[in-house]
Amino acid sequence: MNLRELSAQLGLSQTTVSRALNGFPEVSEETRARVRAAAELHGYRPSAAARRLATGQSGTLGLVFPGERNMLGDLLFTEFLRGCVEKASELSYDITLAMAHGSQSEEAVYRRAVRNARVDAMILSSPLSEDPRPALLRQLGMPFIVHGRTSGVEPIGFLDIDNEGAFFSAAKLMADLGHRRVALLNGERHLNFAADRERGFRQGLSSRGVKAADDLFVVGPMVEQEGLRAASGLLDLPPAQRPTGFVCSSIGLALGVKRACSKRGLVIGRDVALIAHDDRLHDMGAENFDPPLTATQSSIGEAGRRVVELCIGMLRAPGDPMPAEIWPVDLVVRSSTMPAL
Amino acid sequence: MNLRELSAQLGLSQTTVSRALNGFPEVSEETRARVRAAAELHGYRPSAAARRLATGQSGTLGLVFPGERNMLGDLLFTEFLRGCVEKASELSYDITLAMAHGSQSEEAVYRRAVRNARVDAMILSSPLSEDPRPALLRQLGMPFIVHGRTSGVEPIGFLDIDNEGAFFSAAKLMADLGHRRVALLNGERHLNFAADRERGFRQGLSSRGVKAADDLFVVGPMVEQEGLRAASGLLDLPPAQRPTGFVCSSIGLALGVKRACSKRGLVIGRDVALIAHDDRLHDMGAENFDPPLTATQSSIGEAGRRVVELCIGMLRAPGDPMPAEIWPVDLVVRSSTMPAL
DNA sequence: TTGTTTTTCCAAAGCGCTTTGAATAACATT
DNA sequence: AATGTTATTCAAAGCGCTTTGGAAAAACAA
Repeated sequence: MNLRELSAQLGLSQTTVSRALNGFPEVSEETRARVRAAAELHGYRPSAAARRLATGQSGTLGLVFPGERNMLGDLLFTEFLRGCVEKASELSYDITLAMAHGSQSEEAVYRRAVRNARVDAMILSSPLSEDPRPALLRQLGMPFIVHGRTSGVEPIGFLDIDNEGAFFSAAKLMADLGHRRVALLNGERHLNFAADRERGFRQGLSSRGVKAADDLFVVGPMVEQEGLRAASGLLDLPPAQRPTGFVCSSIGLALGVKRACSKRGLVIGRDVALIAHDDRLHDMGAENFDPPLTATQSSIGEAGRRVVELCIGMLRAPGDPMPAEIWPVDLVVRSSTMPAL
Repeated sequence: MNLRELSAQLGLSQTTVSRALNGFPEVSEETRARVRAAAELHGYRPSAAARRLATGQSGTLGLVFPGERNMLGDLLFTEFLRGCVEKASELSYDITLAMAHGSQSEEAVYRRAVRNARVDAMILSSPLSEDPRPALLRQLGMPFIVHGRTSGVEPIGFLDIDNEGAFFSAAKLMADLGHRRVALLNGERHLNFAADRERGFRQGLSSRGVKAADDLFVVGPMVEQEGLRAASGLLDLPPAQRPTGFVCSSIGLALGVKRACSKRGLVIGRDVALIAHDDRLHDMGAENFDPPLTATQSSIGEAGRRVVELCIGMLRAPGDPMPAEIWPVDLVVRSSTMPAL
């Protein structure tokens, strides 16, 4: 059943039926009700393709698969994606995925997506500190929202968590508990969030007069394996240089730290203090850690949901200033932290 | 630049230009070349929306987020999805995702996708043994391909790996090596692949005259945690009942088994034999295990790529019989298996 | 030369919706 | 009664592509 048939059934014009269904004001409530009932009765659904053609809007948001593949990255992306899809579905939008393949550069992927006009806007995830994509999309005239932040002169719509503030708090807590040698296990520095976290961490320590030792900063893949490796190295330092506290950029890293401690007969929350950032991944919650983990936490799935809202909001009100949301991050104190000594 | 403008430029009709670009035979190679050059020059890209409306095809494949969320499931899904997106992109198709949300049942999701005619076909992943979705999609007239198998009377297009054969081989190898008590750590039985694997495993043992002991079958989430738990229980059995070999449905489970062994001073490949199924997830390869793991292996990403091919093939040749592919699974022997005693 | 087939191209009719510009009906104001 | 307002409804023009049914031109055969 299409619009023409439905209007014929009702003895109304397509215009009126279309307007009735789309909530325009210039149609009487009586006819609107009649139209709605008939549409419901006949199971009428407007054709997405026709609407697209008529409006120029596709009702679709695009997302690009991150180039680097690793376990944590995939997990984070999936959770973020899940949030996006969930919210998009609520708002009757579709999410389509793209990815660079073979010889095709990532740039080509964006170009293709834009040219074919298959999406109304794009969502950029896990941006680098110096990310070329925003400039490219801007130039191509494709609206977008960034999840995370990146350096760019122009106003860019984004949603990010307060990574700097979170790690400031974590470092400060460590310092307040008397820890003087605190290690930071973090992601690679070219990832913008990792840089933010390091900055916050350093400031958190120095705000309490503790100075950060360069050998206590380790960057790498944010997985258990790496946490184990890094922590093992640090715990084998001579006592005077050995850290008494660890701050980790992921629960995975924290797991590694715990194993390194276990091997040496050290107990988290008694001999070693531990704080990790918790992205609220399913079945990797800080509260299920043993012992329950003091953590900075922020749901990446929730962020996905919100990014979609921002994206659609931007499309509906093109004139509005770009959204720029920075979510505060809770520091939840559990049993993995204790005073030094 | 749209078709009308382009044809005007060329002094040709829209018909001819359209046909030239889409490779129809009734246009001379000379004009075709001329048209192609002009299209290239002006950066002409046909509007996806218009084509959709005209052809009734959306150039889009749908995929539904699995309902259950767990780490391994997400990892597998992501890798599968990556394969799908990659191949779809090569073939100029889009992948859009849907998911059940809030009060909306999964059924409603499919109904919505179908009614809105936003996708040409759907891909079903991780089917249950008794899965209602194929019947639903069939009834709604939506073409689909299943990744995995499910019981259904009608012919259903699917791609699956030979789970039964793989675990048959694994069990047989164990038996041939002299193991008489071999445990199977598997996924929940309502998952079709888990049932297939159990069947193959049992037959593999009995083909060598070894009879399976019920207490050596453990089902649950296929993650490290669970592997550790299950293996710990089994290794603490009295010597006569204790398994000397383990077959695991995932590398994650194998990791857990290894940790359970380590705690008891047992060494994989010396005291305990271990075989696992390897889905070729990025950075979870059996060859990187310590020790390198004897494994049945099959790339789930590759399966994603192939499923998309099958799907599109089905759309292009609607009359053809449904594809039904079962991939053989390699059993690669490495150092985690040794003769019993 | 004429008839027939093949090749090459085109005009026009959709696909199903939104939206513009007007027409009509109903009501209120002088 | 004439005029202005407001509330409803409609006819028709796209949106940019594919595809049908010819027609013109070219190639071939009789």
